[in-house]
Amino acid sequence: MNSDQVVTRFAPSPTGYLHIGGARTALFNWLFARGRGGKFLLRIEDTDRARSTPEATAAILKGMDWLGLDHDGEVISQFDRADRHAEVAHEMLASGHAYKCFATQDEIQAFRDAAKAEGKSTLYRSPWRDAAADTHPDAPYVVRLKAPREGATVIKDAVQGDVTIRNDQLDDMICLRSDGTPTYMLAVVVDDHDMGVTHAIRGDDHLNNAARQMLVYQAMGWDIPVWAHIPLIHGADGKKLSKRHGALGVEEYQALGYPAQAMRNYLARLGWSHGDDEFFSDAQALEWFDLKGIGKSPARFDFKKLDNLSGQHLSAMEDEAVLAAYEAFRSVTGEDMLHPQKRDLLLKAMPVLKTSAKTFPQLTEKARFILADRPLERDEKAQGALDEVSRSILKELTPQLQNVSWDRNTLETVLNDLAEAHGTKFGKLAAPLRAALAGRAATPSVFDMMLVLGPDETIARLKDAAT
RNA sequence: GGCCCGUUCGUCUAUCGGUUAGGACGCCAGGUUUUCAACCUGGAAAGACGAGUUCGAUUCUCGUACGGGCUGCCA
Repeated sequence: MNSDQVVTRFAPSPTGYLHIGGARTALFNWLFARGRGGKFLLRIEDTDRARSTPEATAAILKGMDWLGLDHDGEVISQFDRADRHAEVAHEMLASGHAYKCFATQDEIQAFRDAAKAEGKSTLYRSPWRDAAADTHPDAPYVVRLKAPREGATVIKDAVQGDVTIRNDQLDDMICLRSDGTPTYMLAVVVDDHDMGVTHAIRGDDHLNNAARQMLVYQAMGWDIPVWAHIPLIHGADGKKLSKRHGALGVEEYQALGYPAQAMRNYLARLGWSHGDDEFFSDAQALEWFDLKGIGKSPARFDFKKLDNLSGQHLSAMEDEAVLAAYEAFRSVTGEDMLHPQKRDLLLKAMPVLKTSAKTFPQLTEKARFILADRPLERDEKAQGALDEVSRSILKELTPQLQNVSWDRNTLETVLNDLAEAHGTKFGKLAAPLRAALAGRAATPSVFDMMLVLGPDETIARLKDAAT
């Protein structure tokens, strides 16, 4: 095994869906590891039994899967490793780096309330820190880390630079709860160490915690991984991302009809940059991604830009790939499976469809002339285009199309000639043709539709509209 | 309250002391056109504020303001 190998991890807590901010954190870790031939691990931080649910774990896995963020090895449950965490806590107890604290939660709460009321620091100083063992009562206790009170702790962060926190700001964090279960603060350190994590890219809500976690590394004599604390994503109003901003879970973006590679591109670009590159492939992201390019300030989520990127990716994707992703989208949103025949037509029309749609719902709209069956339901605008005059022209057109060779040039000639015969331009004919072929006023090019539909279906639809 | 972090066009960002402060999305105008979209051309649009260091600050330092985070026997 190569000791230089990069190992990253994504460590969400299973209390809900995969949050969009979490997805970006996962993406950064994935890009960093995969781009360097390293490993990307997944650990579920489920030590809070009251809030963790298997449904949430499943939702996170699903979200990761959709985003294409594959992890190495088994999914690790932090809760399953509780014994190991306790073992480390007891080691620190034995080595004098930790101590038993018998203060009850009520006592501590009372202290905090009083401190707050007086406007004083709410940092709790346990009276048990230096208590002799023979004074210990026979009562439940928590294991606290004995943090230094002098000097300062410097967090070396790959994004934030050196962050110095005075030790008198640190409390003696709890490692083991009074019921013997480990806290996140301890577990995260033990797990990262045991899993061989070399780089931990995580939200900057953990930046302050890093100082206390560092003490555990020091107490155990372990190497500290490279930390990179990335700023959180904010909503469009600059406030913390919350439910009122709409889409929060990645599965919502899937349901909104964004292809996964567009999501990866957009998310990567949110808070990270590689010069002026905006639109890029996964291969390029993998090659370019580094910690240096990560910005320090929080970014806001912008759907307009996502839309644009999404459109560019759709255009650049292979026809089959777009179709496959589109089918997955349809199944997620509960739409019918595509009939093989319609699938073929969609594939045939894909070069046109994919370049004019930004999202899958838009693609559905553009593909309406394929998806809808005769007799077509027409909206008001389409119906309006089929006035008396137009219908008579369509009636005149049908026989002319009967035996022509079905290619673009011929069709253009026929329609242009017809328009000329009526002393008008083709543009005038286009509206009723759209209405006849798609039942809508906004559609792909008339010729594109005719070519995809073929002569029989085209003529049948024209006849439907003419009567 | 204490501590920590952040602040360049509306948004995402580039800039490693010297630039007409660049790009992208969006927006506006024009063009193309067979509707919508797409596409092409052009345009408006930014260094939070105040000091200091320097020949010279968006860039370095300090302060202020604003925003965010932490301050849990949550993660």
